[in-house]
Amino acid sequence: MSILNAIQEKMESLHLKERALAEYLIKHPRQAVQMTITELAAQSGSSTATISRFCKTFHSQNFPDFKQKLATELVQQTAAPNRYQDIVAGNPLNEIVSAITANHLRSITDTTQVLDLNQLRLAIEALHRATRIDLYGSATSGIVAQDFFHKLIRIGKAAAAFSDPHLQLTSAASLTSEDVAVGISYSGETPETIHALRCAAEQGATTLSITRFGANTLADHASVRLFTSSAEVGMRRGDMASRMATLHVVDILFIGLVSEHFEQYVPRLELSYQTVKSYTSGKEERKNK
Amino acid sequence: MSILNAIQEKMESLHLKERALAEYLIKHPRQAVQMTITELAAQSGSSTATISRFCKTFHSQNFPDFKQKLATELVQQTAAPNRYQDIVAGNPLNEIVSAITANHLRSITDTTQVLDLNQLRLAIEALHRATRIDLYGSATSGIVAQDFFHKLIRIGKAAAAFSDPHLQLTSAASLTSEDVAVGISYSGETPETIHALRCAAEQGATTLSITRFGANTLADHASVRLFTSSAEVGMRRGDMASRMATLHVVDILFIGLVSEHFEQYVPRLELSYQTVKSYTSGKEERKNK
DNA sequence: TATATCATGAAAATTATTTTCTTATAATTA
DNA sequence: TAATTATAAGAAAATAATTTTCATGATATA
Repeated sequence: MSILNAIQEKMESLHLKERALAEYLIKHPRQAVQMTITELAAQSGSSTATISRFCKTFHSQNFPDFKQKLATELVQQTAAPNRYQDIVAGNPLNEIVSAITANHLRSITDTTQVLDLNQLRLAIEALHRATRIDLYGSATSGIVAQDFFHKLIRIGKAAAAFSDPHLQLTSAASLTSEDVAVGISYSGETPETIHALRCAAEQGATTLSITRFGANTLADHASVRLFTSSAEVGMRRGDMASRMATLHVVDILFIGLVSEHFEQYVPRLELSYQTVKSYTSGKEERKNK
Repeated sequence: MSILNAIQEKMESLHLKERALAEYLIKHPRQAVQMTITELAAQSGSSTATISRFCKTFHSQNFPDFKQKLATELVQQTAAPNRYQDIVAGNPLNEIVSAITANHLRSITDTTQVLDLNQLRLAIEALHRATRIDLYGSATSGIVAQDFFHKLIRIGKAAAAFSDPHLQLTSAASLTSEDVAVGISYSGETPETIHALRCAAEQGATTLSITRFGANTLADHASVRLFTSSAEVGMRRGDMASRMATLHVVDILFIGLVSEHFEQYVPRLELSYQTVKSYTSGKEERKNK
């Protein structure tokens, strides 16, 4: 457990000056790690002796050691905080920025942890062998489907992304056992996507689901299942973190596919890149402002 | 730049004992940050005086300060590796996964660092006041524009996203000084997006660019400029990290907007969420598999 | 009320760090 | 080559930081 948490927990049992010190540490940890013991004594209203003793009760050799442990903790915290944060009113902008950053980082690392390499391998192999690839998703998941679609056509795959429920079904109905259908839905409960994937399965297509971790209907209907982290609680006001997580999975799928069949796909990727570049090369003159 | 890198670079110009110290630091940084200056002097074969002087040439106040900076750096390094990794052939799947994860984490943290809060504030205010919001972007940036569009309509903004060059211009031509045009392009050199944004500017609309960091044409034409980290080198085979970075900026813009005008936007957000839920509630029976 | 316990800070002791001063070595010039 | 200068680098002094000891006073307990 972290030092700051440990301090917070012990707060009740602390004596007068120790508590003053503890409160200062919790309020201004970043300043504290920059101070000498004398400065901290003055700022927190305690004494150097108290501080020195205090440090030893928190598993530190001495004050400098304590400072270093605390500093390390603070860095790690900014790098990967341990809770998703909800949007609240009128926070200062810099706090909003770090909250969103934290959420995104978290959702990516969590998703990586939840990833099943065997399912991933199956998914990659299925995509590689597929004659046609259908991608189904609504709203935000539709965006992800679009993104995947953009990627797949760059390597010459016959892919298509559908957000329209009727088109989804229309396309699904025409799939064969040679084909793959990918259903994307964070909740795993989007009816249209479920219908489409089920229809694809009935035609014999290989079905792949990308949903949040945990039991859900879409995953139930898929033969290969990929999951994202599911910790986005109370974050529905934008479902950004879930989209990041889903894109993360899509990226891994795509790069896995390209990497496993490097000779085949990379030249196409390069070609698509060069072609777009050459056709849109009417490069603007940059004016000096 | 990091301390260890700086030391590595200066290595050539260092004197005998300084070099011995530098080499020790590079070889055993983790041990070094745990030592006192006397211990380090003994271990590295230099003296306390040399170390003290050495620290000051590397932008540290004193030895403890140096130690703390170095320690922080080491933690950050393990938390977020410092280079973007390219896709290569036939890597084991788990390595691909961690490489992509590292790239995404990196691009998000880097983008956060590069973010200018003042420009952000201006952007948010402009979006808030806008009667109409136009979003322009091609290919991957078009996806991001779509995503932003989805977000904005949830809070009742008259927004529209355009990937089609003709439509972009058509819409841009009808903007007024009450409106905002957002040009999204990682390179900042997509001709169609530049044209559209310039056209919008000519109509008196407020123009906002979201591009990679550094001089680029699109940013030149914008009155408010937001940047993403630009370190994606040799990563064109998918431009995933850049898309993550751009989405990150869009998310921050959106949440910033909602948060600054909480009472106005949050009810709409809730309403859109509830409405979608109620209309698509024909929830499937989950079959037990 | 008397006694014991213990938090606390002042000050002493210890330890850590910086600075000064000196020396020896290397570089430069005559 | 010798003389001169510059400077790297450590010893030791000076300073700063930290810990420990010890005295005090407050609080709890008998």
